[in-house]
Amino acid sequence: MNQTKRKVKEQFHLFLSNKGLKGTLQRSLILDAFLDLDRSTHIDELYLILRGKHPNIGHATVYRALRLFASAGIAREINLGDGLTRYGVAGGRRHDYLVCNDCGTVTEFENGSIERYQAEVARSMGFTVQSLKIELRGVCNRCMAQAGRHS
Amino acid sequence: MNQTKRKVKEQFHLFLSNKGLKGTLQRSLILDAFLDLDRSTHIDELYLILRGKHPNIGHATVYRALRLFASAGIAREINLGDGLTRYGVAGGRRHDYLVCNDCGTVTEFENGSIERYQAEVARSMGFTVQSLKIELRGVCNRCMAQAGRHS
DNA sequence: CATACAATGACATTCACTTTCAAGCAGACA
DNA sequence: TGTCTGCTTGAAAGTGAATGTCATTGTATG
Repeated sequence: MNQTKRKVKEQFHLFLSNKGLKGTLQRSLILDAFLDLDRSTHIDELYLILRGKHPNIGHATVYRALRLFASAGIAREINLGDGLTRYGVAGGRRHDYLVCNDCGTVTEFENGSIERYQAEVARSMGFTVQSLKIELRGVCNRCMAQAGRHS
Repeated sequence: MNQTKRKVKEQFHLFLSNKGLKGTLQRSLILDAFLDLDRSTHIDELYLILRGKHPNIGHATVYRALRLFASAGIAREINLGDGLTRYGVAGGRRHDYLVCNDCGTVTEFENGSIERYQAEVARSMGFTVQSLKIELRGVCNRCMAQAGRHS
């Protein structure tokens, strides 16, 4: 277990005791799987990974755990409008997404200058900005390379 | 019936005959309601308006019609990740949204310079951009004014 | 320990949306 | 105009993601 992971787990335990909630085997397993994956994912992916090792883990528990991680500031909800709620590890405040239309991978990045400019445009329309999301869809370099190989 | 509306309806009839599809009373009613509304909306809003005049119109028919309008290039799907699919009239290629967290209104605008810059950033990450969506959430000036009045 | 009460998991439910299917209707062609 | 093909419709049933229910289990704390 690396340093970052240990720190996150500490943070989570602190959150639990502050709220009078309890640490359980399931939550620990789900948090491990989530952190080990180290990329944004949707719940069924985690669920399948976990079922491989622990067949008795429940669907609803994974949903509940991820929502809990989000409210603890460990995970960030990502909603790309495809009907699935994804979660990413909440380091920093990235809200710019590159979504590959081929493989579905979601890459996150942050670009402060665009956001500042965009927010200013909104203000000029009399709009008070609270949050911002930029979503770029296309083809990632990996899929592009594969497509090249086929032709 | 104004000029723009007539033009859109012509475009739709052309689309239908090209595809071997049929013009029906329902499709005409739904298209009228959609164009008359003149702002992005979700299906239930249209459905309720239509039910007022024509009680026999079906839920599924409205869904089907809007999908049809989208594939005819008349409507544009807007997916803001709140679980509702909205539709806007497809004039131009706007894909920047101001969503009011208070009243839920969706205002669309376009900002070419941001998009060009953003696409360039993506390319530098080896990503080929196909489409772009910018979503700003906050409070619109109307709601802001009302909030001011209360305090 | 013992006890209170949070958490779990199987199941049912919700919510937006889609599909099914029998009946109806549009449009082409004679 | 009549007929006939097959697209459309509407009610109801079905999907699929996510959440609620509830009896049972497990955990932290006294």
